[in-house]
Amino acid sequence: MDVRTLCLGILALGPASGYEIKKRLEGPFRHFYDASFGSIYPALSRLLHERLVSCAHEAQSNRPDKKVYTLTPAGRFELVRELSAEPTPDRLRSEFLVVMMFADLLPTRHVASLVDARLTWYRETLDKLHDLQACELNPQQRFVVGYGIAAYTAELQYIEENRHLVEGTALLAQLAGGTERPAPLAEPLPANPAQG
Amino acid sequence: MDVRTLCLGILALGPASGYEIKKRLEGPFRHFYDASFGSIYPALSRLLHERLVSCAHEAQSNRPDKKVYTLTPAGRFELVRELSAEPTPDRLRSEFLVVMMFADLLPTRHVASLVDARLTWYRETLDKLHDLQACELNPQQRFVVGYGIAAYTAELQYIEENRHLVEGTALLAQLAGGTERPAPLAEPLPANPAQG
DNA sequence: TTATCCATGTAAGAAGTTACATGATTGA
DNA sequence: TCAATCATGTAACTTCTTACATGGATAA
Repeated sequence: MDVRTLCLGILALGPASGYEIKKRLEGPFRHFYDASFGSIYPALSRLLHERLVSCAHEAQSNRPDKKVYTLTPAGRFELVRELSAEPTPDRLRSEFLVVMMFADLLPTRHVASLVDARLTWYRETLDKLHDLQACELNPQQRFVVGYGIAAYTAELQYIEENRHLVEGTALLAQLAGGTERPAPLAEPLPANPAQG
Repeated sequence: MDVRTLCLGILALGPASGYEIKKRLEGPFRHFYDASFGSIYPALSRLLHERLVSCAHEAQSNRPDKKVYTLTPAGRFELVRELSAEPTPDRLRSEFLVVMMFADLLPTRHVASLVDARLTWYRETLDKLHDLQACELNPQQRFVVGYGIAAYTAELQYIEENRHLVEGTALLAQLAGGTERPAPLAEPLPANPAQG
């Protein structure tokens, strides 16, 4: 499965231009697939050449023609064929988690600010997903949006409850006598000196 | 961040050969990063050339020499430098979720078998992560393993509770008068005929 | 006056995968 | 006898991103 298939899928929900496809990918899809213009436009050209989509030109003043693509019957057939293949395993690439893995090499306050930024990102993304959920969605769309909400909510809560593991307070708490109070975040702990 | 940085990180945990680096990526890293031999070996060559790692040859009978790489002080410095950069946003690519998004185009029994396979995968992966948790891990490793467990547990539960949204039983339940009994999975519903 | 939205497209390059090449050992 | 494990490496290929090219309208 590639961007080409993804375009077929988006077009199965209704005609759209390349620009609009990109925008729609930022809706319910955003948390599990993305694509840039540089991959969408060539994919649409190819689909047109394969006659899997048709194209209507809408003239616009002072702008390039808007090209509205529509799925053809052959395109719908091809989409079903692609969707019938065994899905490959999910692939997640998270630089955040890599950095957390080696958080002991970084100043605690830097790690804390990365964690804060991550939590903010989760809250903003969850807001957007909740907004989406309020729209009229078909059951499949509700499924994938709900999936995103479930996953992000769990991740947010986990990080809130376990950030001490990467912020060096676990060791400090042990040394101090093992209280379970969360350490105040603003406390200017000395950074781990780079030991290399 | 790329495979090169990832190799530096793995080597920060102790010397290893290219083969062993690949194996270690299948441990606590597996749920948020992966790399093939075809990217690891060239990365190590480059790191050696840059003097960020050193290499000891262990002769082996009837096998290519095992090349054990060790992080140099310059390598550790470079790792810290890379980790200090702003992490790019997570990138998830899930063909499973794309297929679920268009589940109405596929036979219900096919969707059900994909969902079952997914649930099995979650249970197996969670077992492995729980095994990892039982090992001696540093706090950062406990953080990322726990993160994986939290995320996958939530996703597993969500799918168990909401699979009806993609298995076509929502509509059937409405037509039948809104019972909440799960419909029998084996029921041979006709696929949506391609309406093109 | 600066940035963002709209709107399409190309070209160069990065980054990684897959397949291939080699080959003994071990377990099913 | 067949597959997997151990062990390294190259080359061709795929796929996608980034930067560029164009340019008016609109909002801060």
